[in-house]
Amino acid sequence: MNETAQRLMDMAEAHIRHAGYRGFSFRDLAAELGIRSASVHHHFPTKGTLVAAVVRRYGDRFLATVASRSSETEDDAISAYRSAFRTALERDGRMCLCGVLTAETGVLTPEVVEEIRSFFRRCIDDLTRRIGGSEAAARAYHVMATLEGGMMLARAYRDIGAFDQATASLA
Amino acid sequence: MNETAQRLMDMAEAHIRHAGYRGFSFRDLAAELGIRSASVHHHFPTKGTLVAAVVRRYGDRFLATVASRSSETEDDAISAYRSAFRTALERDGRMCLCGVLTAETGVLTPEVVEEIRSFFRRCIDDLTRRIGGSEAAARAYHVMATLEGGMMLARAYRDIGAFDQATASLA
DNA sequence: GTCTATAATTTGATAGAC
DNA sequence: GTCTATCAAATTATAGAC
Repeated sequence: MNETAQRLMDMAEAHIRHAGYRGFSFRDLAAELGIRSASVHHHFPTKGTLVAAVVRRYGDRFLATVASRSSETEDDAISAYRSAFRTALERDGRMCLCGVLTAETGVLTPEVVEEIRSFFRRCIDDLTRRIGGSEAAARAYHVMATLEGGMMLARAYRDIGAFDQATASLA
Repeated sequence: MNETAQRLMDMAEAHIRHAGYRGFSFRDLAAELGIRSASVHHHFPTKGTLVAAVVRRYGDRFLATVASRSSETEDDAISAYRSAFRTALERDGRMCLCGVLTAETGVLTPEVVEEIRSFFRRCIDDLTRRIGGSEAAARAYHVMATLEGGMMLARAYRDIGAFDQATASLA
């Protein structure tokens, strides 16, 4: 995976989080990079291949971030998830990449759909393990749902205060 | 607003909840109804006009449903919201129309964006009023976020059990 | 209210030269 | 790895006849 491919993935991720899967074309990416759309196809044969790779990388990075920012205790884990999502929201009003893509499930390729499911499963499994106890799974689902919905509300209101209010009771 | 316009709105809503704002074209709607796309433009001049009307009607119907299914008490209101969303999820795996559209904010017309914001505001204001007390607003944001995120998880997992787990602690 | 016809643009993807 | 050139299809929208 060379630098051009990395840049293409960066741009694709930004576009998706702004306007969804169909919020950009290969020509858009090519123009931003100063090349032609046929060259983009050299790095990623299809749009589905590109987006699946973007989702996988997003999940790897996200889980590494929350792991580095928290110990193994429950409150730390929830706070780490909350602040990781809040940072992107604060910086450019973006919600979770996978939250955005889930809305377009009906037109995504099977490989992209599977990568999205994998992201949520990895997060909820990680949270469940860290929370522990008999209600751990239900709490993990609750935390993840509230964070995703909180980002959605903040975006609709154009106000990060909506995220803060929605998630204040979590940790 | 005649019957053809109503049907066009029904079809548009179903398409959006399946694949987003760009998940259908005027030609798709026309073909389903056995007419031509130019005739769809007679009822709704632009796609933005159509979708704004669909969102407005969705909000009116949703608020009427939760009002009819609950008294003025707090637990009743939260349960009514929860079961109203759960019904559509159970029937055809669809999440909230406005939750879907929020993901595509970047390509929506201003009138559609404003209708979406209006939907969330109406819901949260209604919940806040019914919950009452000093923490009412924060609780209303929390409930709405958890329900929206719960629908998102259920869709990603293709399992309504995810919604149930995420929202079990609400009411 | 519906039609035919069409404009103007964009899209994902491919073939093959350099 | 990047290019030119191109394809086949789809999109939103409009003009004007019936």
